[in-house]
Amino acid sequence: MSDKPRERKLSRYRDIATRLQKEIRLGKYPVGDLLPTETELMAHYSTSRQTVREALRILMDQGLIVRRVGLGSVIIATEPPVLFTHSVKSLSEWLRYSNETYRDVVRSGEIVADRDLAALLKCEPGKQWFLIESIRRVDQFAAPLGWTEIYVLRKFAGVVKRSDHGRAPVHEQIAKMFGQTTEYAQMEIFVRKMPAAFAKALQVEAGSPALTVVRRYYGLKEELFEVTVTTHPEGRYTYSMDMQRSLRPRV
Amino acid sequence: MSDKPRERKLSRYRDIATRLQKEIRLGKYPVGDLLPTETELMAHYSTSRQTVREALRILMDQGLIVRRVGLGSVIIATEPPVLFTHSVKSLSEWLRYSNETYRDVVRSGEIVADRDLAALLKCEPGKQWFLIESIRRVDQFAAPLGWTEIYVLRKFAGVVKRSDHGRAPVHEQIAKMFGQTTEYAQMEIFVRKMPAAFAKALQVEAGSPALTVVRRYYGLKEELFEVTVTTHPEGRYTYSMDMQRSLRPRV
DNA sequence: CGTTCTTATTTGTCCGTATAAATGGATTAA
DNA sequence: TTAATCCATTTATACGGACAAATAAGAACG
Repeated sequence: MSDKPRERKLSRYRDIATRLQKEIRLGKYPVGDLLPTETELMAHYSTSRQTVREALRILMDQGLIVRRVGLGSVIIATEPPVLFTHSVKSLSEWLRYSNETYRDVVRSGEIVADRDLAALLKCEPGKQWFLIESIRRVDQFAAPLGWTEIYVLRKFAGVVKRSDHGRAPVHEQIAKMFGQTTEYAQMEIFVRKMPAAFAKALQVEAGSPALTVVRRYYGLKEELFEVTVTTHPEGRYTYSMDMQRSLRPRV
Repeated sequence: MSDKPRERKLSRYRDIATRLQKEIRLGKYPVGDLLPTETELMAHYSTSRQTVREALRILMDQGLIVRRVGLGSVIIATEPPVLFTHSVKSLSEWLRYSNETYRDVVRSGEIVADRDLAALLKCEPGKQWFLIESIRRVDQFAAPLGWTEIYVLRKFAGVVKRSDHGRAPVHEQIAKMFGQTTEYAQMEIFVRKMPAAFAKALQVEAGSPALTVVRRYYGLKEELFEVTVTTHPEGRYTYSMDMQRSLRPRV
């Protein structure tokens, strides 16, 4: 019969949430103030506590209030904060290599961080690392994409023996083998002259423009457990990132 | 007296949520299957529906299930999808310049995108832009940080007349003057040889390593309305970004 | 004046119940 | 066979009540 006009009848708690949002936006409750208590809202809207709490949960999800036992609902913002978010499902997505690339291990072994290396890795000098050096390629004929130095804690040196070693990101391999999870990560991108040590392998001249990307992986208790340094010749790598405007980043 | 041993007694619904998470992770309920109904869980855990629903809300928030009326709780993942998020409150934070820097406008005027420029900006050739060229500095004595080309739609050319022109990001000025909001943004970073056109102004040699950052700002309907291209000599700029592991991105 | 204790307030957790709305499958009708 | 209808199931919404835990403010104490 009818074309389902979508009456869009709001549920009671959504309605209350909307009204409260409006009041907050219009300044009735400034930041730092308290919203009326659940009991007061129950009386004001002639509704049950359940309904009021559902409404307040919405405001909480939007980041407008925080609720604390014994205190009340504190206004922390008058507008849902607009964020630009860049989120990835894994850090390997973050590293925008396609799955077509792989690493050819050149050599590996232990190394002690001297002054310069410590500065690059942001670790204390004298720290002992296990270093894996490899060349990142699309295929064995094309010019390599870049030179990769992977520094991992010595206790994780076993990752080089994994069958998927050259394919999967090392921090994921460490997670699988040792249960070490990445809680925090940091990236730096800068330009420098191509170091002579990599120039020949990358088929460019030493001193030519090079893009260097440093990624630091931290576990629990902010323990730095892996650092990768990749160096790309001109024209072989572009870092790109998209950001979306969003009120609430979602999975 | 006691050192507050933090008994950490889990609330009933959190306990149930944890148990269900474990069962899901161990494969008792594969992706696509249904979790037991609320009624079944009430019976199984000898608890109320309220408590069961609170537990299921947690799983929902973690992205493990979706719940649908008349159907049930569908498993959509066996592990909480781990996200790494990088969120900023504004795009000017994204551009990691300190507030101490400013732009010195060198010249501005209209320009039509030729083939090369269109490729760089990712717009159609022949598109008309208003170009503002400037030098980014910390102070007038130190070597400049970089060269900035700002391409805006011709209708936004008026931004150069703003009093805060050299200080605030242009896309923010456009937002204030014209109400154009940024819904989506994109960034690319690559290395190239320093173009001769900027070399002298930046006090480096043409052909020396240069870091180029292209930022594209899109409004509603995916309309590209501003592109900035900044070119930095070696050692004067490092792009850095932090990412947090988070189940649910928060403000 | 400062400290400890008490108390009222407020949200967190949990229980019971009822009705509405959406879904999928079975049933019926064309 | 196909389309429409009915129905049991399931979650969404909403009501009622109770006690626990955290907080702030006042009271009592030194």
